[in-house]
Amino acid sequence: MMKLAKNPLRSEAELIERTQGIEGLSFLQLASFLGLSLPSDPLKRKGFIGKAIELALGTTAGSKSMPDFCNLGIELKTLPLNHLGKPAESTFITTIPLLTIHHQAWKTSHCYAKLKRVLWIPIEGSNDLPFADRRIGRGLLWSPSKEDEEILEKDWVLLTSMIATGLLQEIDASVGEYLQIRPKALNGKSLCYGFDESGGKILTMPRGFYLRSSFTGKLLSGRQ
DNA sequence: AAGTGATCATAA
DNA sequence: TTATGATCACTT
Repeated sequence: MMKLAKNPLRSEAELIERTQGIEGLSFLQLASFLGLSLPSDPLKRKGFIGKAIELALGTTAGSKSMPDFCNLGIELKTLPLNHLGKPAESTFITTIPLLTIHHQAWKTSHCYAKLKRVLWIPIEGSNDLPFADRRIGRGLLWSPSKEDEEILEKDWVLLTSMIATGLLQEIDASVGEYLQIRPKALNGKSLCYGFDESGGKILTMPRGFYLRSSFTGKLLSGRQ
């Protein structure tokens, strides 16, 4: 039976234990345990289960730019799967401070901090299933392999150097093997500052790093 | 069906 | 506006 997580986690083992406590629950069951009601409007459900699972597992980062379980350095991500058991969506990692990203290095980047250790929670993501009936799968505590890390770093270095040198407008979602950059905004009218080719500031769309679903699919099928 | 661009909700 | 949580919707 699931318990509400109120105390900070002390170990990965404890996190796994809590994760097992929500495995197999439907979205409706999880919401009931938490005393929440499910949003009826599909457009208002985005992120709902992610937040609910955070509540259930007791994350500590809040809205800070840190992994969800701060003291353990673990990031929590839900991973919606389609009817074939493959990721239905890319995975958002972090927003990109376009004017200051060049001050970061891969190993000290926000992106790496969130990718070096991830608790993946697969969830049923097919729109054929009623939202309330979709279930939570078995969590996977994961770190990138050496090969994964090399490719992630290569992507990150390429993408951030394009941002820093004013090639923002050349970046679309097709750039990057595992990582990609896509808009991350309230809507098309949202703007923030970035650099142009001559180092001047331009108004542009806020962006974020995402993991391609081909990559998350690979990591998921690699579990034992 | 997959990939890319656009958008929804909420807190501080 | 920033961050958090993502999925929707259109194009290919």
